[in-house]
Amino acid sequence: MLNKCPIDVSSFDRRYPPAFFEQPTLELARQLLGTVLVHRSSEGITAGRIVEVEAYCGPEDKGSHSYGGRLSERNRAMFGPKGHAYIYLIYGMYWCFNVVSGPPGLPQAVLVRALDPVFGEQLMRSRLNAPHAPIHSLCRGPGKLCKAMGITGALYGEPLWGDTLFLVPGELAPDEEIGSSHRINIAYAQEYAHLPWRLYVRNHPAVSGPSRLRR
DNA sequence: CCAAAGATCGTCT
DNA sequence: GACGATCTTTGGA
Repeated sequence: MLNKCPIDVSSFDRRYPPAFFEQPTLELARQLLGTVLVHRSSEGITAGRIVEVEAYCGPEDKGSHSYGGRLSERNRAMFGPKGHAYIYLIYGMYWCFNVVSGPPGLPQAVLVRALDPVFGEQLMRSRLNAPHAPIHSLCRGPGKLCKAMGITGALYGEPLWGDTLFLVPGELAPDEEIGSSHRINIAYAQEYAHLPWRLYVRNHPAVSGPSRLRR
């Protein structure tokens, strides 16, 4: 994959500063499309370009873990500084990674749902135990991307401009269009369940979900 | 391609 | 004690 890598490893020392996260959550979600998430772990470096996200706009958002403004041990990172990692375990098995966002004092976040792998393909395959899967399937879905990237609760609350887990600036290509849909698996969120707060790169092979939700 | 079902455990009631 | 911001496997169209 090295010869197909769209960005050079030497660019991995660039990253968004804290000021980048000072924007409304839906705009931040939009801006995160095309940026590259990098994890430097003891096992090696993995990186992927963000192609699918969901905005969670608490405390009003009935789909958010911060709905109602209730602080808990799990969601406390959402109440903290923007640009840090909010990571949680879902269904007892899979970690999910979010970027903390929101106006001052409001617990909001952007869930990263899919990456286009750009570095560390073999390490991703090893972590997933998927030696022959299509490359675009390696980080397709919020749980899978965390497994492939080696992201766990050990990184809970980490700032995203450090040396371990960070974001490298990146843009969408001129021919890449943004699509939107309702968010996945939050039918319980009532009037918030249908809002178009899931954003993705249209027709990108690494985006998760059924085909009608990728066009 | 799509739908159904099972796995599995921290969190909150 | 119930339920997930999920994924894999299985089986059918």
